[in-house]
Amino acid sequence: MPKISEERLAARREQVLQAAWSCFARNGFHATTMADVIAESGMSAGGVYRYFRSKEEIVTAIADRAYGTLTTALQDLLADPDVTDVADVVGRLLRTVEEFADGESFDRTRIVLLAWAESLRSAEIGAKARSIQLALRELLVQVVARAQAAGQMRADADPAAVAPVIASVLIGYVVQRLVVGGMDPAFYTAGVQGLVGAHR
Amino acid sequence: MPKISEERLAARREQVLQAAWSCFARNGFHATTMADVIAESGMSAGGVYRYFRSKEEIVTAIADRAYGTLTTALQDLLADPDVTDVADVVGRLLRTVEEFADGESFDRTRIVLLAWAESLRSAEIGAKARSIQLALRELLVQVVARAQAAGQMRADADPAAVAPVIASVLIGYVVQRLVVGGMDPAFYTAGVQGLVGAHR
Amino acid sequence: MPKISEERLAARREQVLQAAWSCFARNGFHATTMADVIAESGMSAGGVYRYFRSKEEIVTAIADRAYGTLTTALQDLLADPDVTDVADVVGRLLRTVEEFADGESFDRTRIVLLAWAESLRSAEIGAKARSIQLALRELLVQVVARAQAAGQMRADADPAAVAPVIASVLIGYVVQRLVVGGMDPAFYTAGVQGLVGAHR
Amino acid sequence: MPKISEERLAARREQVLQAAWSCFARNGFHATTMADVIAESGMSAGGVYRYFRSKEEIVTAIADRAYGTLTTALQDLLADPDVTDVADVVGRLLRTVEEFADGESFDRTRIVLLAWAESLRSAEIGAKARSIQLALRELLVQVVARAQAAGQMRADADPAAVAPVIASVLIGYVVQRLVVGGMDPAFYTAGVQGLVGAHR
DNA sequence: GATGAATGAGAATTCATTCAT
DNA sequence: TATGAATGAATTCTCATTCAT
Repeated sequence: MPKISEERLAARREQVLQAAWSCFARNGFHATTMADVIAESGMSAGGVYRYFRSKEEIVTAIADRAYGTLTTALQDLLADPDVTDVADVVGRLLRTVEEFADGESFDRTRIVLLAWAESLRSAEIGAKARSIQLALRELLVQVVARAQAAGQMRADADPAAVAPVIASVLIGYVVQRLVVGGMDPAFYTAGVQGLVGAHR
Repeated sequence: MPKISEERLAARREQVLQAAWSCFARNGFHATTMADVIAESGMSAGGVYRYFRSKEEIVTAIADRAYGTLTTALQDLLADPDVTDVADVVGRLLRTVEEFADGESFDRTRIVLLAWAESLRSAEIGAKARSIQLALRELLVQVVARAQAAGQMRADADPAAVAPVIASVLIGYVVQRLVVGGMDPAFYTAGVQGLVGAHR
Repeated sequence: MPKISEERLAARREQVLQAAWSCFARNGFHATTMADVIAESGMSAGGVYRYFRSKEEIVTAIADRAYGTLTTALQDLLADPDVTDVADVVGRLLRTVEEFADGESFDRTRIVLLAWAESLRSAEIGAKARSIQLALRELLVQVVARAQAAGQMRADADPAAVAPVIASVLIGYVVQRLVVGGMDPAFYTAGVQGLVGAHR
Repeated sequence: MPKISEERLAARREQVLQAAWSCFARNGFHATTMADVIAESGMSAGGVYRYFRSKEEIVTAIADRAYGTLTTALQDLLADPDVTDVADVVGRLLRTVEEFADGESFDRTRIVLLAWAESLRSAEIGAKARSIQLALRELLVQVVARAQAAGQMRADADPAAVAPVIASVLIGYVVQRLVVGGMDPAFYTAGVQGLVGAHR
């Protein structure tokens, strides 16, 4: 019985989160009302509140998930030890971002940007965002080290300094993609290639 | 008499915007109530609404200003024709960002991140954000061309492709600065230097 | 279950309308605040707004009802084919008006006058008022035709022209009753009799 | 100096009333704001409040004027001792009403209807409306008596009973004209003729 | 006398959350 | 457990009126 209950719990939470995810991507966290989420979820108000204590909790869960899903995808990618070229890494990361954006009927990267902004207000969301970013940096440090080992990047560069810059290349892509629009992964990757240059 | 009136108008609008700016940086656009702005401004409700038609108008004005102030600073910097080294350019831009963040009692870059998120909801804010970003890209295209002319960057790189990447280096710095914290401009600049590498 | 829900809906709307009806009769549409209606209804603000989208919707519903109730009563009366004497018709109509005025704790004819005035501002209320008046005229045309057939009215009179005049006799009664006061249906009917005169 | 001051006073009051009159005819008493009246008058807020203590006072003055102007016109008409035919009287009265409606850029009869509705709320407006109506009745009593003397109306009719009915014929015309529209004075007068019948 | 900026109580409406059924 | 009607504090905005200049 506790097992079934637990599955049920997870399924119901999922149902709410799917609805919230979709609403938030459309209207942002604040312009989305609980009534929107409730209607989209197909559940009752009481039902939703059985699984989440408050709207804040849902927002936090969604923000977590947004970071989490993207980060997991990036981690899978970066875990491949053959990846040594920085521009190639960025190119692959961007494709992952694009898949992430197109994977649902709504653009999930919108949630990521909303969550960054929400970090400024919510300590909990901020903490999560911070730890995810730090984990991403860790991975990028390894990529840089590998690139250096493969002779594709200056040996005198500090991987710990380079990693946040590569993170920025990704973050900036997400922001410009949403704010400016018209970002082409291949063209952007070419820009990265051009900037990074051929070492030696 | 129209002169006085115009000055008064500007002064009052400024009074409201200062208050709003401060409230928004603290709590974000949505968690800030008009009552907060009114109290902070030292004016009455009616007074505030004499100078701004709605909260939305205040939000838009603040977002404009956030973009505008930062962009003006960046433009001044990039207008210097002696600047040819990309890492140097980024270093200078970061210092400008830091000054921008410290220039008031609150961190103005917070408003920039809020405004990016708000772009997803407000067509007006989105349009402004877009045009500012495009203007920034234009300037960076020129910087890249200059760097190429000075032999400091690969001649075969397309400046139009490189510019958004450099923009990302800035955007990502702002985001990581706010979300992760602990960003050191010098260390970050070193990372840029390491990534860009020595051409040839 | 839909049955209960529908009844509940109707009952709640009724509760709000009763309250509004009473407030409006006392203070008019504009001087009545939603807080007044809410307090009178015994419901909460949110409750009232669950059943009516806006104050305007309540005003419109009340205006409709005012017209509707009176018109239904008049139609019932005029549907009696034995009625052929015009003064008699007017006398009966006035008694209906008086009953309508006394049927509740407040005078429902006040709402009718308010609604006429409101017709000048609200297209929706105006349309309803117009259609009700036209329906009343239709009925009066038939009454006039019957009176002519019974030889109690000049055969050369155009019923379509006479009907609005009879409508005026009613409308004017309502207005004078509210504005001047002291209207006695029997005395007024005698006046109608005197004016109409004996044909031949 | 007191004379000039007095003239100035009257002129300024007139300026405000003209503006208010026009605004009220357009939007009704309640939907018209003092800002509207102030703007339309070309005066300043302080200026308007120098000549009128409150909005209520302006509304009352306008209501008075609406009644007064129409009543004066009617009185002039009814003072003519040659007028003895009731349908003729009504026909002339309607022409006066139409002139009254067309005499300005806005329809002054709208104000009359608004004022009747307002009578329900304002004791002052109500008192004025009542006294005007009573004065009108007085005149109509005389008309009826004259008609009887001329053998054009049944001698056994009580003029005091007939007068309010004739008043209604006018009131109803005004209401139907505004609420239903499409009223033709000649056609309506024909209806009166038909109803009144040929006394012999 | 005149101005018009300022006031602030009050208006309509919303919405996260609860709880009786 | 589930429902969804009910709550009521909070929100944005208005507007008649005043008063310092």
